Amino acid sequence: MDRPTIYDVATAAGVATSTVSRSFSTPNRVNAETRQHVLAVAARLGYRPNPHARALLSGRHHTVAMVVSDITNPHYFELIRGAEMRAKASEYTLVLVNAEESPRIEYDQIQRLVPAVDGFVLAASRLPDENLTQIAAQRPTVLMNRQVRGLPSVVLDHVSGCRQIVEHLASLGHRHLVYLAGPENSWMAATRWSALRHAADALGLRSQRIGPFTPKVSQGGPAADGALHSRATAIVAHNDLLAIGVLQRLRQRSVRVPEDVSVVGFDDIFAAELCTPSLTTLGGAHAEVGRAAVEILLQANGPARDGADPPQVALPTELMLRSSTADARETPAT
Amino acid sequence: MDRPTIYDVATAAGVATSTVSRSFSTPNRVNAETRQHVLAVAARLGYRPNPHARALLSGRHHTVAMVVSDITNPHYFELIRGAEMRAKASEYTLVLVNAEESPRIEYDQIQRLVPAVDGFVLAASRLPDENLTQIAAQRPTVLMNRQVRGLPSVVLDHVSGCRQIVEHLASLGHRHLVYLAGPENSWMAATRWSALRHAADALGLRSQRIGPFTPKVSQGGPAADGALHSRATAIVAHNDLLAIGVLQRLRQRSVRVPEDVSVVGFDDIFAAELCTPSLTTLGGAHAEVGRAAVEILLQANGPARDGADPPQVALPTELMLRSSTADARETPAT
DNA sequence: ATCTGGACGGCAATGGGTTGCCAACCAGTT
DNA sequence: AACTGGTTGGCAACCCATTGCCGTCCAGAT
Repeated sequence: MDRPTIYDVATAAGVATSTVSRSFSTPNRVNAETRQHVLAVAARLGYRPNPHARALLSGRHHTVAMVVSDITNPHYFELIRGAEMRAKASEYTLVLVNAEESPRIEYDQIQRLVPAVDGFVLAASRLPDENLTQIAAQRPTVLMNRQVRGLPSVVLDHVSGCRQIVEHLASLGHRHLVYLAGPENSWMAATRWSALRHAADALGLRSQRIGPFTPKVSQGGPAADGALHSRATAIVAHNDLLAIGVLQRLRQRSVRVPEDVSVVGFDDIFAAELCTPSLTTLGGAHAEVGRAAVEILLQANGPARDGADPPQVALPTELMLRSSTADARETPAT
Repeated sequence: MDRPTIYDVATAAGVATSTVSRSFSTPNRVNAETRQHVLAVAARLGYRPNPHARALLSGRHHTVAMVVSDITNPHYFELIRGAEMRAKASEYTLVLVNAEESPRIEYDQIQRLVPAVDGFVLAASRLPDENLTQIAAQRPTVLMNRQVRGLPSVVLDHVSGCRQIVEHLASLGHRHLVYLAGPENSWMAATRWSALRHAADALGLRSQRIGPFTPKVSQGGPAADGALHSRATAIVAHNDLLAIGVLQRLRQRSVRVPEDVSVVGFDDIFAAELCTPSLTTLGGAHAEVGRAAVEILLQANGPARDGADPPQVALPTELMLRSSTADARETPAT
């Protein structure tokens, strides 16, 4: 007993296949009574449309692909979660792809999926702007935590967030901060540094950047050593993983946090409030970023919004004050 | 300029579409020279096969669906990671579905995907055995952290793992443990309790179970209170999230860990070694579970392994000794 | 010179829906 | 009674790759 097709339903209901098809996809092209009858028969037979057959001609797949630059990072889980839930709510299927921090893998995977999905949400893409624009020309594309002129995007507002961080540090008497930069081709890393620097300038703090570092716990060692060498009193790490690695290294070197130096992270991952000392970090509704990105994508598949600029959403951030930041020491640790 | 089809390639190469198709899928049905030529032309045109058209007739989709009972739990992300990587290695696409702990959602989503995927990997499925068997009859299915007679599965060996836990506790002088149970329909919860009880019996420890609890941090409050009420000296929580919640509640109630009670978790999530005190927990190569499950699934699509019993893999666990377990107190805390 | 069989390429049906176009029908106008 | 326009259902082409089957060709055997 094979899965029934539209033909089986049509025969059983005594109508043409087109009527069956329209009963599902174009309800108002068919008489209400006829439709009811068809749907009843379909339900009785246990009919379910074959998504491939549907996609082949119509081009609509009811599928979106989410590409993540590094699935290892727990921060992305929240994005994935938000995206998955939003997709499911509209009966869309979410395809998950890990780019392993490699632009080449990212690009190849996307090209492979182009004919199979309705659109892409790219989380912290490592691809250059031109590639993104080109991909967006093939399929609707929404960026997460990345902005490119002319493309829709959802980001957490890091400009405001970085200002919050610097104001917080300044209010504690810090005069010199060091930013432990993320990967070279990370838009986020560039944005954070630029925002930190401007905020620091505005408030008269000295700021410097070292790195880049791969944002993992394991990189915390060299990052912490570099930060101490800079003699800054406040360390702003590219993300929480790196910050946690820094905390571990500082403890190892008997540098006290927050007494000797303050440490700030980004992302507010689950572990940030559990580590010792608990980590001051810039949080935000990450799941909401995922949700919003898919939302925009689904709208892009709907009525054309010609001319209108693509939406560039910036969601608010909030600085989670915890125990890793405190008054600046007079003399920074060495 | 639309994406080129097999027809465009055929025309450009001066052959029939069937030759083009065979150049890709049945290399030895076509002359080597012809094939080279076709591939060259295809590459020049930037041809990529349309997966839907391919799936429609051949039935092979190069896609596997992974269904997760609760995407919120960081533990699953390791499974997802492993599964994603293994799928990508074989150029398979991974579809991710969250069942939100609801058997009904889980079942519906699976049925929706049946015609679109080559098989399922189900992580900690909450469905009853009959449903799983029925699904497996429709598409190859591999279970993760769940075992059902006659179905392939990959689990961490919790029988041995629970024995390790109990032996560890016994060696510290504990005589009474309490298990904070997970969800009612969780196979894992039943397995853990059964294994703990047997190991406890064998070593002459008293064991009891309370719950069920939803395994989240927020449930740690009631769980901890119940555990204290039991007057056991050792608490074994269904997973690390619950254990972390328990630690928080115990601190709030000024019960010292590990001096007054010992706490053990399961999963060894990232946060387990960062919380205070760091958590003794049963770890294992979770990503490997995901990897192995997809591996088995892909093999199932290959040569038929008739008669042979479906593989039931049990991967080793390891007890991560940290600071939340220590010698039992003479008199348990109240 | 004829036969045999393997290698190779092409024709056309196939899978399961979707949709443009046409025809039938009906009610309401004039 | 003839005409108009809107609603509804059916026919058949279409999407794109796969594959069963057949025909051609050529080398080697007899």
